[in-house]
Amino acid sequence: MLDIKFIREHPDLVREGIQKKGAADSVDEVLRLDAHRRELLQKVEHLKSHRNMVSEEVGKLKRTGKDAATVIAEMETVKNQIKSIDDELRGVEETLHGFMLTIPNIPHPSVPVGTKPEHNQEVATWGEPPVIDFKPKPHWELVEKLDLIDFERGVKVAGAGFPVYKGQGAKLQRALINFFLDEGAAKGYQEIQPPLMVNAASATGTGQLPDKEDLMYVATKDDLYLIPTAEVPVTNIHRDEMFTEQQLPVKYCAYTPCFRREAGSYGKDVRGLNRLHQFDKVELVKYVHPGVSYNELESLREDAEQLLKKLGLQYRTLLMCTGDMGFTQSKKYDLETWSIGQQRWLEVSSISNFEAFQARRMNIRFRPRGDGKPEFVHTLNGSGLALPRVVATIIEHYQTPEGKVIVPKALHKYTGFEIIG
RNA sequence: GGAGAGGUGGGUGAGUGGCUUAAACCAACGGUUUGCUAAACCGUCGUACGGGGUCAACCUGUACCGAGAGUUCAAAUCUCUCCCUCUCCGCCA
Repeated sequence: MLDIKFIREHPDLVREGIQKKGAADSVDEVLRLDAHRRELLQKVEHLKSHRNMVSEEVGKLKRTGKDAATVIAEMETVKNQIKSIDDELRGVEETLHGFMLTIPNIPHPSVPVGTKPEHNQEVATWGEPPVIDFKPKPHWELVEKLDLIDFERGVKVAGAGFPVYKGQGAKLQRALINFFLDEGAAKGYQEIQPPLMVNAASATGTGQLPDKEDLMYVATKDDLYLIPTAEVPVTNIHRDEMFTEQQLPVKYCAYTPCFRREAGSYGKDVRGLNRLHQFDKVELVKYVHPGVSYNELESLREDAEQLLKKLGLQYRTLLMCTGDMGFTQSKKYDLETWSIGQQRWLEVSSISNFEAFQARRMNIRFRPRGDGKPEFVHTLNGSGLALPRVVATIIEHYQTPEGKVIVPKALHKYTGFEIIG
Protein backbone atom coordinates (compact mmCIF):
# COMPACT_ATOMS: atom_id res chain seq x y z
CA MET A 1 0.00 0.00 0.00
CA LEU A 2 1.22 3.46 -0.84
CA ASP A 3 0.98 6.47 1.44
CA ILE A 4 -2.29 8.32 0.82
CA LYS A 5 -0.46 11.61 1.40
CA PHE A 6 2.05 10.69 -1.27
CA ILE A 7 -0.76 9.93 -3.73
CA ARG A 8 -2.50 13.18 -2.83
CA GLU A 9 0.65 15.23 -3.32
CA HIS A 10 2.14 13.39 -6.31
CA PRO A 11 -0.76 11.89 -8.26
CA ASP A 12 1.13 12.11 -11.54
CA LEU A 13 4.13 10.20 -10.22
CA VAL A 14 1.79 7.47 -9.03
CA ARG A 15 -0.08 7.35 -12.33
CA GLU A 16 3.21 7.09 -14.17
CA GLY A 17 4.36 4.25 -11.94
CA ILE A 18 1.10 2.35 -12.38
CA GLN A 19 1.31 2.77 -16.12
CA LYS A 20 4.89 1.48 -16.21
CA LYS A 21 3.76 -1.64 -14.43
CA GLY A 22 0.78 -1.99 -16.71
CA ALA A 23 -1.64 -2.12 -13.79
CA ALA A 24 -5.16 -0.73 -13.44
CA ASP A 25 -5.20 2.96 -12.56
CA SER A 26 -7.56 3.93 -9.74
CA VAL A 27 -5.84 7.15 -8.74
CA ASP A 28 -8.85 9.28 -9.69
CA GLU A 29 -11.20 7.24 -7.52
CA VAL A 30 -8.73 7.40 -4.66
CA LEU A 31 -8.37 11.17 -4.91
CA ARG A 32 -12.12 11.67 -5.11
CA LEU A 33 -12.83 9.41 -2.14
CA ASP A 34 -10.00 10.94 -0.16
CA ALA A 35 -11.42 14.43 -0.67
CA HIS A 36 -14.88 13.25 0.29
CA ARG A 37 -13.50 11.53 3.34
CA ARG A 38 -11.75 14.65 4.60
CA GLU A 39 -14.83 16.71 4.03
CA LEU A 40 -16.95 14.36 6.15
CA LEU A 41 -14.21 14.12 8.73
CA GLN A 42 -14.17 17.86 9.26
CA LYS A 43 -17.94 17.97 9.62
CA VAL A 44 -18.20 15.16 12.10
CA GLU A 45 -15.19 16.21 14.11
CA HIS A 46 -16.66 19.65 14.52
CA LEU A 47 -19.88 18.12 15.85
CA LYS A 48 -18.01 15.83 18.18
CA SER A 49 -16.01 18.73 19.50
CA HIS A 50 -19.30 20.46 20.31
CA ARG A 51 -20.64 17.33 21.98
CA ASN A 52 -17.56 17.00 24.16
CA MET A 53 -17.89 20.58 25.33
CA VAL A 54 -21.55 20.16 26.22
CA SER A 55 -20.91 16.88 28.00
CA GLU A 56 -18.34 18.56 30.15
CA GLU A 57 -20.86 21.24 31.03
CA VAL A 58 -23.47 18.65 31.94
CA GLY A 59 -21.00 17.12 34.32
CA LYS A 60 -20.40 20.48 35.98
CA LEU A 61 -24.12 21.26 36.26
CA LYS A 62 -24.87 17.90 37.84
CA ARG A 63 -22.03 18.21 40.30
CA THR A 64 -23.34 21.57 41.47
CA GLY A 65 -26.82 20.11 41.72
CA LYS A 66 -28.34 22.13 38.88
CA ASP A 67 -30.77 20.95 36.20
CA ALA A 68 -29.25 19.85 32.88
CA ALA A 69 -32.40 18.66 31.12
CA THR A 70 -32.59 21.43 28.49
CA VAL A 71 -28.96 21.07 27.47
CA ILE A 72 -29.34 17.33 27.21
CA ALA A 73 -32.45 17.68 25.05
CA GLU A 74 -30.53 19.90 22.63
CA MET A 75 -27.94 17.22 22.13
CA GLU A 76 -30.47 14.83 20.64
CA THR A 77 -30.12 16.19 17.08
CA VAL A 78 -26.35 16.48 17.34
CA LYS A 79 -26.20 12.86 18.40
CA ASN A 80 -28.20 11.75 15.37
CA GLN A 81 -26.16 13.87 12.97
CA ILE A 82 -22.96 12.40 14.29
CA LYS A 83 -24.27 8.90 13.83
CA SER A 84 -25.37 9.42 10.25
CA ILE A 85 -22.14 11.13 9.18
CA ASP A 86 -20.08 8.48 10.93
CA ASP A 87 -21.94 5.78 9.01
CA GLU A 88 -21.35 7.54 5.71
CA LEU A 89 -17.72 8.10 6.60
CA ARG A 90 -17.19 4.44 7.33
CA GLY A 91 -18.58 3.51 3.93
CA VAL A 92 -16.31 5.98 2.17
CA GLU A 93 -13.26 4.76 4.08
CA GLU A 94 -13.97 1.14 3.25
CA THR A 95 -14.29 1.91 -0.44
CA LEU A 96 -11.17 4.04 -0.33
CA HIS A 97 -9.20 1.31 1.39
CA GLY A 98 -10.35 -1.17 -1.25
CA PHE A 99 -8.99 1.04 -4.02
CA MET A 100 -5.78 1.71 -2.09
CA LEU A 101 -5.09 -2.02 -2.02
CA THR A 102 -5.32 -2.16 -5.81
CA ILE A 103 -2.57 0.40 -6.38
CA PRO A 104 0.76 -1.34 -6.93
CA ASN A 105 4.09 -0.21 -5.56
CA ILE A 106 5.70 2.21 -7.99
CA PRO A 107 9.01 1.25 -9.59
CA HIS A 108 12.35 2.80 -8.63
CA PRO A 109 13.70 5.23 -11.27
CA SER A 110 16.58 2.86 -12.05
CA VAL A 111 14.22 0.13 -13.24
CA PRO A 112 14.02 -0.26 -17.03
CA VAL A 113 10.57 0.37 -18.47
CA GLY A 114 9.15 -2.45 -20.53
CA THR A 115 6.96 -5.51 -20.72
CA LYS A 116 9.03 -8.12 -22.56
CA PRO A 117 11.91 -10.37 -21.52
CA GLU A 118 14.31 -8.38 -23.73
CA HIS A 119 13.58 -5.29 -21.66
CA ASN A 120 15.23 -6.92 -18.66
CA GLN A 121 18.82 -5.77 -18.23
CA GLU A 122 21.64 -8.22 -17.70
CA VAL A 123 23.72 -6.62 -14.95
CA ALA A 124 26.11 -9.45 -14.08
CA THR A 125 27.32 -12.78 -15.43
CA TRP A 126 29.62 -15.35 -13.89
CA GLY A 127 31.07 -18.71 -14.85
CA GLU A 128 30.96 -20.77 -17.98
CA PRO A 129 29.20 -23.89 -19.14
CA PRO A 130 31.18 -27.09 -18.53
CA VAL A 131 33.40 -28.24 -21.34
CA ILE A 132 32.16 -31.66 -22.35
CA ASP A 133 32.52 -33.84 -25.41
CA PHE A 134 29.19 -35.63 -25.16
CA LYS A 135 25.59 -34.62 -25.50
CA PRO A 136 24.40 -33.43 -22.07
CA LYS A 137 21.21 -34.98 -20.75
CA PRO A 138 18.37 -33.08 -19.11
CA HIS A 139 18.12 -33.62 -15.37
CA TRP A 140 14.85 -35.57 -15.55
CA GLU A 141 16.60 -38.36 -17.43
CA LEU A 142 19.55 -38.38 -15.05
CA VAL A 143 17.53 -38.37 -11.84
CA GLU A 144 15.41 -41.22 -13.07
CA LYS A 145 18.38 -43.32 -14.10
CA LEU A 146 20.21 -42.58 -10.85
CA ASP A 147 17.01 -43.15 -8.86
CA LEU A 148 17.27 -39.78 -7.14
CA ILE A 149 13.72 -38.59 -7.69
CA ASP A 150 10.51 -40.56 -8.29
CA PHE A 151 8.04 -38.33 -10.09
CA GLU A 152 5.52 -41.07 -10.84
CA ARG A 153 5.09 -42.21 -7.28
CA GLY A 154 4.79 -38.55 -6.29
CA VAL A 155 1.81 -38.39 -8.62
CA LYS A 156 0.30 -41.43 -6.93
CA VAL A 157 0.77 -40.06 -3.42
CA ALA A 158 -0.23 -36.46 -4.04
CA GLY A 159 -0.34 -35.43 -7.69
CA ALA A 160 1.81 -33.93 -10.42
CA GLY A 161 4.34 -31.48 -9.09
CA PHE A 162 4.94 -33.33 -5.84
CA PRO A 163 8.14 -35.31 -6.38
CA VAL A 164 9.51 -37.99 -4.08
CA TYR A 165 13.23 -37.50 -3.39
CA LYS A 166 15.14 -40.67 -2.65
CA GLY A 167 18.52 -41.76 -1.35
CA GLN A 168 21.32 -39.60 -2.68
CA GLY A 169 18.71 -37.29 -4.21
CA ALA A 170 17.16 -36.62 -0.82
CA LYS A 171 20.62 -36.24 0.70
CA LEU A 172 21.69 -33.77 -1.95
CA GLN A 173 18.59 -31.75 -1.19
CA ARG A 174 19.30 -31.77 2.54
CA ALA A 175 22.93 -30.90 1.93
CA LEU A 176 21.94 -27.84 -0.07
CA ILE A 177 19.54 -26.68 2.63
CA ASN A 178 22.23 -26.96 5.29
CA PHE A 179 24.79 -25.30 3.05
CA PHE A 180 22.49 -22.36 2.33
CA LEU A 181 21.53 -21.92 5.97
CA ASP A 182 25.13 -22.04 7.16
CA GLU A 183 26.18 -19.52 4.52
CA GLY A 184 23.31 -17.27 5.57
CA ALA A 185 24.27 -17.52 9.24
CA ALA A 186 27.85 -16.61 8.33
CA LYS A 187 26.53 -13.44 6.70
CA GLY A 188 24.60 -12.45 9.83
CA TYR A 189 21.16 -13.80 8.98
CA GLN A 190 19.49 -15.38 11.99
CA GLU A 191 18.03 -18.80 11.26
CA ILE A 192 14.24 -19.03 11.56
CA GLN A 193 11.81 -21.92 11.38
CA PRO A 194 8.46 -20.28 10.79
CA PRO A 195 4.93 -21.69 10.61
CA LEU A 196 4.17 -23.31 7.25
CA MET A 197 0.59 -22.11 7.37
CA VAL A 198 -0.47 -18.52 7.90
CA ASN A 199 -3.70 -16.68 8.68
CA ALA A 200 -5.43 -14.19 6.41
CA ALA A 201 -3.88 -11.18 8.12
CA SER A 202 -0.38 -12.43 7.34
CA ALA A 203 -1.25 -13.28 3.75
CA THR A 204 -2.65 -9.78 3.33
CA GLY A 205 0.41 -8.19 4.90
CA THR A 206 2.83 -9.48 2.29
CA GLY A 207 0.35 -8.95 -0.56
CA GLN A 208 -0.90 -12.46 -1.39
CA LEU A 209 -4.39 -11.39 -0.41
CA PRO A 210 -6.83 -10.10 -1.40
CA ASP A 211 -6.33 -10.78 -5.10
CA LYS A 212 -3.77 -13.58 -5.32
CA GLU A 213 -5.61 -16.17 -3.32
CA ASP A 214 -5.62 -18.51 -6.33
CA LEU A 215 -1.87 -18.98 -6.06
CA MET A 216 -2.17 -20.57 -2.64
CA TYR A 217 -3.50 -23.78 -1.17
CA VAL A 218 -6.21 -22.92 1.34
CA ALA A 219 -7.33 -24.89 4.38
CA THR A 220 -10.85 -23.54 4.35
CA LYS A 221 -12.02 -25.23 7.54
CA ASP A 222 -9.46 -23.33 9.55
CA ASP A 223 -8.97 -20.24 7.40
CA LEU A 224 -5.30 -20.97 6.96
CA TYR A 225 -3.08 -20.75 3.91
CA LEU A 226 -0.15 -22.99 3.04
CA ILE A 227 2.78 -20.65 2.52
CA PRO A 228 3.85 -20.02 -1.08
CA THR A 229 7.20 -18.75 0.23
CA ALA A 230 8.87 -18.21 3.61
CA GLU A 231 8.61 -14.50 2.86
CA VAL A 232 5.04 -14.59 4.14
CA PRO A 233 5.53 -15.92 7.67
CA VAL A 234 9.00 -14.45 8.16
CA THR A 235 8.11 -10.91 7.11
CA ASN A 236 4.97 -11.08 9.26
CA ILE A 237 6.98 -11.99 12.37
CA HIS A 238 7.23 -8.31 13.17
CA ARG A 239 3.78 -7.21 12.02
CA ASP A 240 2.40 -4.42 14.26
CA GLU A 241 5.74 -3.90 15.93
CA MET A 242 8.09 -1.01 16.48
CA PHE A 243 11.87 -1.33 16.30
CA THR A 244 14.41 1.04 17.72
CA GLU A 245 16.68 2.47 15.06
CA GLN A 246 19.72 0.70 16.49
CA GLN A 247 18.03 -2.69 16.09
CA LEU A 248 18.09 -2.30 12.31
CA PRO A 249 18.90 -4.02 10.08
CA VAL A 250 17.22 -7.25 11.16
CA LYS A 251 18.24 -10.17 8.95
CA TYR A 252 16.64 -13.61 8.87
CA CYS A 253 17.13 -16.75 6.85
CA ALA A 254 14.58 -19.52 6.79
CA TYR A 255 14.32 -22.89 5.17
CA THR A 256 10.75 -23.94 4.37
CA PRO A 257 8.87 -26.00 1.86
CA CYS A 258 6.78 -23.77 -0.40
CA PHE A 259 3.37 -24.62 -1.80
CA ARG A 260 2.04 -23.12 -5.01
CA ARG A 261 -0.99 -24.05 -7.04
CA GLU A 262 0.61 -22.85 -10.29
CA ALA A 263 -2.69 -23.06 -12.11
CA GLY A 264 -2.32 -22.78 -15.85
CA SER A 265 1.30 -23.86 -16.21
CA TYR A 266 2.13 -26.34 -18.92
CA GLY A 267 4.68 -27.74 -21.36
CA LYS A 268 8.43 -27.56 -20.92
CA ASP A 269 7.94 -25.23 -17.99
CA VAL A 270 6.69 -28.05 -15.81
CA ARG A 271 9.03 -30.77 -17.03
CA GLY A 272 11.09 -32.43 -14.29
CA LEU A 273 12.04 -30.03 -11.52
CA ASN A 274 11.31 -26.87 -13.49
CA ARG A 275 8.05 -26.02 -11.79
CA LEU A 276 6.51 -27.80 -8.81
CA HIS A 277 3.58 -27.49 -6.45
CA GLN A 278 5.80 -28.21 -3.48
CA PHE A 279 9.45 -27.25 -3.34
CA ASP A 280 12.12 -26.32 -0.84
CA LYS A 281 13.63 -22.90 -0.53
CA VAL A 282 15.89 -20.95 1.78
CA GLU A 283 14.69 -17.38 1.97
CA LEU A 284 16.62 -14.31 3.12
CA VAL A 285 14.60 -11.48 4.65
CA LYS A 286 15.72 -8.04 5.82
CA TYR A 287 14.06 -5.19 7.67
CA VAL A 288 16.14 -2.07 7.13
CA HIS A 289 16.33 1.69 7.56
CA PRO A 290 14.72 3.43 4.55
CA GLY A 291 17.90 5.37 3.88
CA VAL A 292 19.94 2.27 3.09
CA SER A 293 17.46 -0.09 1.49
CA TYR A 294 19.00 0.08 -1.97
CA ASN A 295 22.46 -0.64 -0.57
CA GLU A 296 20.91 -3.54 1.30
CA LEU A 297 19.33 -4.74 -1.94
CA GLU A 298 22.76 -4.88 -3.58
CA SER A 299 24.31 -6.74 -0.66
CA LEU A 300 21.40 -9.16 -0.63
CA ARG A 301 22.02 -9.80 -4.29
CA GLU A 302 25.70 -10.41 -3.61
CA ASP A 303 24.84 -12.83 -0.81
CA ALA A 304 22.69 -14.85 -3.20
CA GLU A 305 25.21 -14.71 -6.05
CA GLN A 306 27.91 -15.89 -3.69
CA LEU A 307 26.03 -19.15 -3.21
CA LEU A 308 26.06 -19.91 -6.92
CA LYS A 309 29.75 -19.05 -7.14
CA LYS A 310 30.56 -21.46 -4.34
CA LEU A 311 28.61 -24.16 -6.14
CA GLY A 312 30.49 -23.34 -9.33
CA LEU A 313 27.31 -22.77 -11.32
CA GLN A 314 27.19 -20.39 -14.24
CA TYR A 315 24.66 -17.63 -13.73
CA ARG A 316 23.42 -14.29 -14.93
CA THR A 317 21.73 -11.52 -12.97
CA LEU A 318 18.86 -9.62 -14.53
CA LEU A 319 17.44 -6.30 -13.44
CA MET A 320 13.78 -6.93 -14.12
CA CYS A 321 11.81 -4.42 -16.17
CA THR A 322 8.69 -2.72 -14.84
CA GLY A 323 6.31 -5.17 -16.53
CA ASP A 324 8.03 -8.23 -15.07
CA MET A 325 7.90 -6.93 -11.53
CA GLY A 326 5.30 -7.98 -9.05
CA PHE A 327 2.61 -5.85 -7.51
CA THR A 328 4.51 -5.14 -4.30
CA GLN A 329 8.04 -4.58 -5.59
CA SER A 330 9.85 -1.39 -6.41
CA LYS A 331 13.00 -3.06 -7.73
CA LYS A 332 13.79 -6.68 -8.45
CA TYR A 333 16.70 -8.79 -9.61
CA ASP A 334 16.42 -12.35 -10.86
CA LEU A 335 19.30 -14.81 -10.72
CA GLU A 336 19.28 -17.46 -13.42
CA THR A 337 21.55 -20.47 -13.81
CA TRP A 338 22.41 -22.02 -17.14
CA SER A 339 20.84 -25.40 -17.67
CA ILE A 340 23.21 -27.23 -19.98
CA GLY A 341 20.83 -30.16 -20.36
CA GLN A 342 17.90 -27.99 -21.43
CA GLN A 343 19.88 -25.21 -23.09
CA ARG A 344 17.97 -22.53 -21.22
CA TRP A 345 18.24 -20.21 -18.24
CA LEU A 346 16.44 -21.20 -15.05
CA GLU A 347 15.39 -18.70 -12.40
CA VAL A 348 16.76 -19.74 -9.01
CA SER A 349 16.41 -16.53 -7.05
CA SER A 350 14.38 -13.38 -7.01
CA ILE A 351 15.66 -10.47 -4.95
CA SER A 352 13.41 -7.53 -4.21
CA ASN A 353 13.11 -4.26 -2.39
CA PHE A 354 9.56 -3.48 -1.33
CA GLU A 355 10.47 -0.15 0.26
CA ALA A 356 7.67 0.71 2.74
CA PHE A 357 4.93 -0.98 0.71
CA GLN A 358 4.69 -4.13 2.81
CA ALA A 359 5.69 -2.37 6.03
CA ARG A 360 2.78 0.02 5.66
CA ARG A 361 0.36 -2.86 5.19
CA MET A 362 1.86 -4.68 8.14
CA ASN A 363 2.48 -1.64 10.31
CA ILE A 364 6.16 -2.32 10.92
CA ARG A 365 7.94 0.79 12.08
CA PHE A 366 11.04 1.99 13.87
CA ARG A 367 11.62 4.93 16.17
CA PRO A 368 14.44 7.11 14.87
CA ARG A 369 17.22 8.19 17.23
CA GLY A 370 16.46 11.45 18.99
CA ASP A 371 12.88 12.63 19.17
CA GLY A 372 11.78 11.74 15.64
CA LYS A 373 8.40 10.26 14.81
CA PRO A 374 8.09 6.57 14.00
CA GLU A 375 8.75 5.69 10.36
CA PHE A 376 8.03 2.59 8.35
CA VAL A 377 10.95 0.26 7.76
CA HIS A 378 11.82 -1.00 4.30
CA THR A 379 11.52 -4.74 3.74
CA LEU A 380 13.54 -6.83 1.32
CA ASN A 381 13.81 -10.46 0.52
CA GLY A 382 15.59 -12.83 -1.79
CA SER A 383 15.83 -16.53 -2.36
CA GLY A 384 19.06 -17.98 -1.18
CA LEU A 385 18.19 -20.18 -2.97
CA ALA A 386 15.25 -22.09 -4.41
CA LEU A 387 16.27 -25.73 -4.42
CA PRO A 388 14.72 -27.64 -7.34
CA ARG A 389 16.29 -25.71 -10.17
CA VAL A 390 19.61 -25.59 -8.35
CA VAL A 391 19.41 -29.36 -8.02
CA ALA A 392 18.51 -29.60 -11.71
CA THR A 393 21.41 -27.39 -12.74
CA ILE A 394 23.91 -29.20 -10.51
CA ILE A 395 22.90 -32.55 -11.91
CA GLU A 396 23.14 -31.35 -15.49
CA HIS A 397 26.24 -29.20 -15.03
CA TYR A 398 28.27 -31.85 -13.21
CA GLN A 399 27.16 -34.89 -15.21
CA THR A 400 29.79 -37.30 -16.49
CA PRO A 401 29.78 -39.24 -19.79
CA GLU A 402 28.81 -42.34 -17.80
CA GLY A 403 25.70 -40.59 -16.51
CA LYS A 404 26.99 -40.02 -12.99
CA VAL A 405 27.11 -36.68 -11.21
CA ILE A 406 30.06 -35.09 -9.44
CA VAL A 407 29.07 -33.30 -6.25
CA PRO A 408 30.35 -29.69 -6.04
CA LYS A 409 33.17 -29.37 -3.54
CA ALA A 410 31.32 -26.94 -1.31
CA LEU A 411 28.75 -29.64 -0.58
CA HIS A 412 31.12 -32.51 0.26
CA LYS A 413 31.04 -31.96 3.98
CA TYR A 414 27.25 -31.93 3.84
CA THR A 415 26.61 -34.91 1.57
CA GLY A 416 29.34 -37.19 2.81
CA PHE A 417 29.82 -38.41 -0.77
CA GLU A 418 31.57 -36.84 -3.74
CA ILE A 419 29.86 -38.59 -6.60
CA ILE A 420 26.31 -39.63 -7.29
CA GLY A 421 25.76 -42.97 -8.98
C1' G B 1 -13.52 -31.28 22.72
C1' G B 2 -14.85 -29.56 28.37
C1' A B 3 -14.02 -25.75 32.34
C1' G B 4 -11.92 -21.18 33.92
C1' A B 5 -9.00 -16.50 33.42
C1' G B 6 -7.62 -12.55 30.51
C1' G B 7 -6.72 -8.97 26.16
C1' U B 8 -4.62 -1.25 28.27
C1' G B 9 0.91 2.97 25.33
C1' G B 10 7.87 0.57 22.83
C1' G B 11 7.58 -3.15 27.38
C1' U B 12 5.59 -4.61 32.42
C1' G B 13 1.20 -3.16 34.63
C1' A B 14 -2.71 0.26 37.62
C1' G B 15 -7.32 1.99 36.50
C1' U B 16 -15.13 -0.42 37.38
C1' G B 17 -19.40 6.02 34.10
C1' G B 18 -17.48 12.67 33.82
C1' C B 19 -11.22 15.55 37.36
C1' U B 20 -7.62 9.39 32.56
C1' U B 21 -4.27 11.97 26.20
C1' A B 22 -4.35 6.32 31.01
C1' A B 23 -0.86 6.03 37.60
C1' A B 24 3.73 3.66 38.54
C1' C B 25 7.99 1.22 36.88
C1' C B 26 11.25 -0.22 32.77
C1' A B 27 13.13 1.07 28.02
C1' A B 28 14.28 5.31 24.88
C1' C B 29 15.93 10.40 24.28
C1' G B 30 18.25 15.20 26.27
C1' G B 31 21.13 17.18 30.30
C1' U B 32 24.21 17.42 35.04
C1' U B 33 28.27 14.89 37.35
C1' U B 34 32.75 12.02 35.46
C1' G B 35 39.85 10.94 33.01
C1' C B 36 36.59 6.93 30.13
C1' U B 37 32.53 3.50 30.94
C1' A B 38 28.90 2.58 34.46
C1' A B 39 25.94 4.43 38.33
C1' A B 40 23.22 8.45 40.43
C1' C B 41 20.28 12.77 39.78
C1' C B 42 17.18 16.30 36.73
C1' G B 43 14.17 16.73 32.47
C1' U B 44 11.48 14.92 27.99
C1' C B 45 8.66 11.08 26.21
C1' G B 46 1.66 7.76 22.84
C1' U B 47 -0.15 6.88 17.90
C1' A B 48 -3.23 7.84 13.72
C1' C B 49 -6.07 11.03 10.82
C1' G B 50 -7.71 16.11 9.96
C1' G B 51 -7.57 21.80 10.21
C1' G B 52 -4.57 26.33 10.58
C1' G B 53 0.27 28.31 9.84
C1' U B 54 6.50 32.51 8.49
C1' C B 55 5.05 25.02 6.39
C1' A B 56 9.75 23.68 10.41
C1' A B 57 11.87 22.06 15.98
C1' C B 58 4.40 25.73 16.14
C1' C B 59 -0.92 25.95 17.42
C1' U B 60 -5.49 23.28 17.22
C1' G B 61 -9.58 19.30 16.52
C1' U B 62 -11.10 14.22 16.53
C1' A B 63 -10.37 9.20 17.33
C1' C B 64 -7.90 5.16 19.62
C1' C B 65 -7.40 0.87 26.11
C1' G B 66 -8.50 -6.96 21.14
C1' A B 67 -12.76 -6.12 16.97
C1' G B 68 -17.80 -4.71 16.14
C1' A B 69 -22.60 -3.19 17.90
C1' G B 70 -25.57 -1.12 21.96
C1' U B 71 -27.00 1.88 26.58
C1' U B 72 -25.80 7.23 27.97
C1' C B 73 -25.64 14.21 27.47
C1' A B 74 -20.85 11.46 28.44
C1' A B 75 -17.73 4.63 28.01
C1' A B 76 -10.96 1.83 29.00
C1' U B 77 -14.97 1.54 32.70
C1' C B 78 -21.98 -0.96 31.84
C1' U B 79 -24.58 -4.69 28.07
C1' C B 80 -24.35 -7.99 23.76
C1' U B 81 -21.77 -10.55 19.70
C1' C B 82 -17.26 -12.07 17.69
C1' C B 83 -11.82 -12.84 17.55
C1' C B 84 -7.48 -14.08 20.03
C1' U B 85 -4.26 -15.58 24.16
C1' C B 86 -3.25 -18.17 28.67
C1' U B 87 -4.28 -22.04 32.61
C1' C B 88 -6.40 -26.80 33.99
C1' C B 89 -8.79 -31.44 32.20
C1' G B 90 -9.33 -34.92 27.97
C1' C B 91 -6.90 -36.79 23.46
C1' C B 92 -2.20 -37.17 21.13
C1' A B 93 3.52 -36.95 17.94
